Amino acid sequence: MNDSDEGTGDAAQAKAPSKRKDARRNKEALLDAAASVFVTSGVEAPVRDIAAKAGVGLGTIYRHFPTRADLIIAVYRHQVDACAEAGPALLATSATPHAALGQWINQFVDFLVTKHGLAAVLQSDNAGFEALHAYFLDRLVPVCAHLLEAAADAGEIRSDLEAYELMRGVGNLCIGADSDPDYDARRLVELLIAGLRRPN
Amino acid sequence: MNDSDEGTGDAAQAKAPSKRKDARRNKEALLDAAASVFVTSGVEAPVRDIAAKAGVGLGTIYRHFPTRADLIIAVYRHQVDACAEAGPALLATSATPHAALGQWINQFVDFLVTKHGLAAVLQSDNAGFEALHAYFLDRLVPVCAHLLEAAADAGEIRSDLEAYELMRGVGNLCIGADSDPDYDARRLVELLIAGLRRPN
DNA sequence: AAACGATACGGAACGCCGTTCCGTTTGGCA
DNA sequence: TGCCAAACGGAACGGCGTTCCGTATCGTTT
Repeated sequence: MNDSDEGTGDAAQAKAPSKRKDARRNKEALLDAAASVFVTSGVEAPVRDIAAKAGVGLGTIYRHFPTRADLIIAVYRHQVDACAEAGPALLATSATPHAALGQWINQFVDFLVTKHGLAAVLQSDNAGFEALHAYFLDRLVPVCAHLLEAAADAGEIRSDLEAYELMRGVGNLCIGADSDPDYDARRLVELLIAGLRRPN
Repeated sequence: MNDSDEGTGDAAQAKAPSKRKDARRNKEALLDAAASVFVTSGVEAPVRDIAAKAGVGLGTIYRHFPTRADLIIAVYRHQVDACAEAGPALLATSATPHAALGQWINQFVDFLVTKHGLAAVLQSDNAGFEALHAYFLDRLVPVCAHLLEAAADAGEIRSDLEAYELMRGVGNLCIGADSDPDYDARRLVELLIAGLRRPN
């Protein structure tokens, strides 16, 4: 899981690993530093903090990750991919498609809620985060659509909601769930999923 | 509805209207300018834009509205108050408490969704917006609690959700609803309210 | 081993933003 | 009319993201 796994060629087309050792080392250091800073200061921590923690200049950070979103994507790519891959698996092992959907959404919520400020940045319309938004959507919306369709086919839920809207809604509900002990995003998401049930 | 109605003494304690004509005029101009800029550029428009539109210096804007949140509150106070007052009225005229709750929430969502960026700023944990958050909560949570309780007493909904959480959830769902034609916050909020129904 | 280009580095500098501060102006009253 | 509290405007500050470019380093080639 090291090497920031360049070369899957899946979402952002793979760049060949740099020829130079220092470049590779710095990229690693930046990923580690970013992950650590994101945990303590949140995803919106100043770029300078990350550069400092990595022992690297500002130019370096921008050369490796042209936009802040690229850095965030790189840090969380594995977890997003894992979440995407969990979808079909859950469908296979759960009692009903609706149950699978619920568990999958729960997993996603757990992920978002534990990443300080990620949900907020994900929906932020500040220019520069479209790439982040797009990456999450590209990976997760198809999975969600699949689960949704399965549940709809089974007659468990209404079929008039797009996967995109559901994902956005869930993401929105997770905003601020950290940093406010009185707000339980999980419960609200459960309510939302419950509201999806076909009014038998 | 002019004069920024200072003196209700309700939420932010009333300051006596300034003795000086220019001060009153500038405050008016700022409120008008802010309202207009908020419509075109959103609630996060640069302070300088508002000052310029009002034909006023930066110092002036900060003297009248010590924090950005104060300005936003002043601009939207009437509408928030109107929303708060609509709660009991709806309860009196609706068929059931749950219907009243639904209509009231709809009204709130309509308000939020039509104010470019308001929902986002409302949940933003950037220091300086707590006052805004607090104002909305102070005015609306009690109303929401009242409606919720009525519906719970009537046995229409589960009773294990705090009004605060519901308001936050609804506010969150409204984030980004402007600026994305593929995301319909209203529908998701309806789903949420539907999920509230007692699983008869 | 030495020299050389490509590659990457670091951080000063720029522009934008919110906010503060203070010298200047003005309104209202004596 | 003269005075001064009140209010004004905008320069200045600090923090941020991002760009730019002179400098240092790596890996190769001779």
